[in-house]
Amino acid sequence: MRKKNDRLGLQIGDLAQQTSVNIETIRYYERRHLMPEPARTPGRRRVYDGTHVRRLTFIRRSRELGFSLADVRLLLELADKERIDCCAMKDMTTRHLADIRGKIASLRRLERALKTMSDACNPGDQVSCPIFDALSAGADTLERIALT
Amino acid sequence: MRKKNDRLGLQIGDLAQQTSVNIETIRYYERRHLMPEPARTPGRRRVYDGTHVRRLTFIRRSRELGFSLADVRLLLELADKERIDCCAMKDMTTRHLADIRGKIASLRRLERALKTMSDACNPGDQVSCPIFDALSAGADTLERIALT
DNA sequence: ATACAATCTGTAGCAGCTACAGATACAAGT
DNA sequence: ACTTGTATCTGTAGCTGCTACAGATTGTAT
Repeated sequence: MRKKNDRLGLQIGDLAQQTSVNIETIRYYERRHLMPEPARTPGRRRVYDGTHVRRLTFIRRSRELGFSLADVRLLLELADKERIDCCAMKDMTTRHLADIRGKIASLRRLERALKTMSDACNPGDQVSCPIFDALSAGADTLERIALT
Repeated sequence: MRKKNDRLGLQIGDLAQQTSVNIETIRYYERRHLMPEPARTPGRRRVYDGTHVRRLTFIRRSRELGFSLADVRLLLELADKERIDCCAMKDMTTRHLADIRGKIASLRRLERALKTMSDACNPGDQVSCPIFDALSAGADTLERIALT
């Protein structure tokens, strides 16, 4: 009988620990075909090795950098080629970068609108609530506020 | 018989148009109790009036400013008081503002990491792909990249 | 033998919509 | 009266990216 310390591969819990990815998430990635179906023990438990650790690490990093799972799938394909397709990877990265910058820009617009609204509100000396007014107002009003 | 132009209220399509909110979304808000159940025609069609237009506009503005539906629900409650609770509204706004700023900060970290990765990649003169390396690397490496 | 941990599958939930399908309702034209 | 065409109705399923169960096994230690 085999003991835990002379086993041949990693169980899902070990993989989870080594990569800091949730067990449920690992199984989820398998269902979504981001991770391959691993070997199994006779008792149908998943058995992983170093290739899985590397692949899952790659996935986690990509996710941390904000890539969607669809993008991660593409990146994995590019990385899996015999000659890694560096150009395409760079392309995806710059595209994603542009996307992030767009999000930053729109969050900054939000930030300004919220700050303006908040600053306009000095509870106590007002009869009406400027925040309420802003939220009730038509688009033009809000834009006026946002552009102040 | 009543013609379309002498009707007493708005149908859901009219409300959608006036507020630029999708019909399906209006019904969704009703299910989530953000919008009240409206009156109905004998044929069970929803009938709206000015109060609905104002409420839905308020919801839309709030959503555009990034408030969650849960927050919108709270804001609506505050706005519905006989004396609008301006302090609480300001409180929620500043809280939300802090949230947005947090998001901006974390997107900026992403931005820098992506830019660094992208800049490191000059396809052609490289043997390995720096983007691949970064995505494969452990957390420390990525942080080193991000902090460059 | 028994307790306990780890894993298994399958399903449902979260936000915030959006998109159907199939059934009615209603206004207008002939 | 009949047909056409649009608007609306309900109910359900899909999207992203997980996360959280329940209830059944498996594996290990005592």
